[in-house]
Amino acid sequence: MKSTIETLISAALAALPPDLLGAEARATRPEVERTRDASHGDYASNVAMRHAKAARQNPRALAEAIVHALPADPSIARVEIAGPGFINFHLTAAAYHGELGAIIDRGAGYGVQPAGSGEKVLLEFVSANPTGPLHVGHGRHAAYGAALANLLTAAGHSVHREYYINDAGRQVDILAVSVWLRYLERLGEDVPFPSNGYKGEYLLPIAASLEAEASHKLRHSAAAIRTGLPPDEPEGGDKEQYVDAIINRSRELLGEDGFRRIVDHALGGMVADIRSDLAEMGVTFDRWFSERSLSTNGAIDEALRRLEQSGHTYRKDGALWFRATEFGDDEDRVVERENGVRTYFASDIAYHLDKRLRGFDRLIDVLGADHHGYVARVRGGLAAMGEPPDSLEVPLLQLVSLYRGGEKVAMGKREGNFVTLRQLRHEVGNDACRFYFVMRSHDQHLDFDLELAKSRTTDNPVFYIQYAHARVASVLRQLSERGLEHDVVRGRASLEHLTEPHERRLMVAMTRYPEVLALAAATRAPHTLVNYLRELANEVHSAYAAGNENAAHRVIVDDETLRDARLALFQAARQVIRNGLAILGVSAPDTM
RNA sequence: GCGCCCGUAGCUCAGUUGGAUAGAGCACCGACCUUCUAAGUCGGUGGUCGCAGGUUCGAAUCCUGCCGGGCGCGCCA
Repeated sequence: MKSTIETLISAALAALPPDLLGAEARATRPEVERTRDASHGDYASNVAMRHAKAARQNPRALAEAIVHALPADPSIARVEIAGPGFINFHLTAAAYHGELGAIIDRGAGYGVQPAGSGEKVLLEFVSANPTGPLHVGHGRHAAYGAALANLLTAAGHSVHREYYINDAGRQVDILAVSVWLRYLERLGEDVPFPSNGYKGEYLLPIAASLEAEASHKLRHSAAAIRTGLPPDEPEGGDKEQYVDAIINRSRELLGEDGFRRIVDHALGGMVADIRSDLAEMGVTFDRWFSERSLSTNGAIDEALRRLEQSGHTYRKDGALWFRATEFGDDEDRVVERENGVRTYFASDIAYHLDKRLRGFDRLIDVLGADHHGYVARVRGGLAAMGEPPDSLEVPLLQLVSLYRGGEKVAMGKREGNFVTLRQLRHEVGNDACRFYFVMRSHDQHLDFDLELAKSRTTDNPVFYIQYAHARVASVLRQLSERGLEHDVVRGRASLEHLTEPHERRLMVAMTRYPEVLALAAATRAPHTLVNYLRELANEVHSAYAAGNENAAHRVIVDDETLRDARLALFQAARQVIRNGLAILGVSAPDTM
């Protein structure tokens, strides 16, 4: 509907004499938006005000000329000039009826742009370290990323979802040692657990499966492990030195192959846990990308080669530095240490180069707000390697706080009472989880109230929207219980019977859906869709409740044509709610 | 100190990339059940859009400077 207006205005602009309007003004796409106030019609455009200055015209006079040049169209009832020079379009009822028909025809595809009409997008999200279970904060990333992927797909982009597994570096060695020590514990070997190890119970089943798989083959005596180790922190030593010493000892005793076997087992266990956690939440990925693979397949070599060739590196103190300051970073960054080991940053730029080389136009990394410092750096890396830095886009998600009925839930790994994503999902359910995590703008700190998320009242927006869907389903059940049927063809042919103001408002609300979808995708803002669905649900409830005030306004009335028309209206509304909830990853139940 | 984000009703937040008289939900006051699910609907009270300048036909929105809050500034990952 919006594009119809845009086309009409463009045609009008093209028809104006050149001395009245320059070529530039003709070429720009006219801005058209829904009106806030119904008295201003359905759509409004500010083109006249936009171009008044360049055209040396009074905005209202220019608007006059534009309106005069507008081609006739059956969807336009009348056009008015208002205020400082707005052009207001009042649509005909037929225009809405046509759109309502489109909703019924296209069903789940309503509002969706043709696949492949947009960009090739690589969307990376969650990418939590595989050293512990996902917690509540990761839940926001999962819900946001999954909803954004759906939004972008609906907007016609081709979206590839990726999880970057940090399976390289010291943390992985610590993970492996932690699992090994739990394994040895099971076999009765008494080795004190490093204070810097991963102490969580989630490693116990992984240690158990290691025992089941390897039996005693990876066993070494406690004495052999402990002999000659420096003191751990509780004994007055340094916990970092201690854990490094025990990693080295493990390598000596197990050999590189044995140690690698434990690393792989531990990582495999953790990644499997994370993957199933996300899958239960309805969040899946097209690829789980291994950081380690970047060093084994030469991707890092290639990235560093590009940096050096383009002259953006130098040697200092034996290390290889990237001139990040040339690309707006605060300081230069080391990419290869004196000992030849590449830094995490080197993997990062290699990973992003790899994404580009795989042919993606747009790289979107969903990151926590605490990673913002990293954005300029990676962009700089891309630029230095000859890739467009703007191809990388990074929505930064703010923190999540949990509340239980107004009381803030203390969270912190130190207190040992941090809430896992699994616990949260089991307590409030997947629907509330998915919904609440995307309810607020991503750059807004999120307060997640557990009690509210569980409540089955109108304060709870997820129930409010689902209830609107269920109510329509209930009407359809009533219909068949009364032995009646919905004649779809007659309904579609009788839409002109929908003359009540609340029916009109409902049609207006549901036909906004494609515009909201496009906006939400373009601004990477699923919460826009959430707010819209709440408004649409309100119109559904309102139209439904009109039947309580006055039985003549019910859907199921004796007049068959009117009944079928109203059934078409409510069916369409239900379809749009269902489509919107699907994007968010929330179910649309028929009964509640 | 530098960088990023935020500041809108008593509370939690929207605000269609600069539009017309700034909106929801909660809370508070009131109206509507012989009901297609009242798990709902409708109305009312409530604002110096942090402050001060600037840009222009027009600013909550863009720019500058302050004030307040959050986060980040490793040859860790």
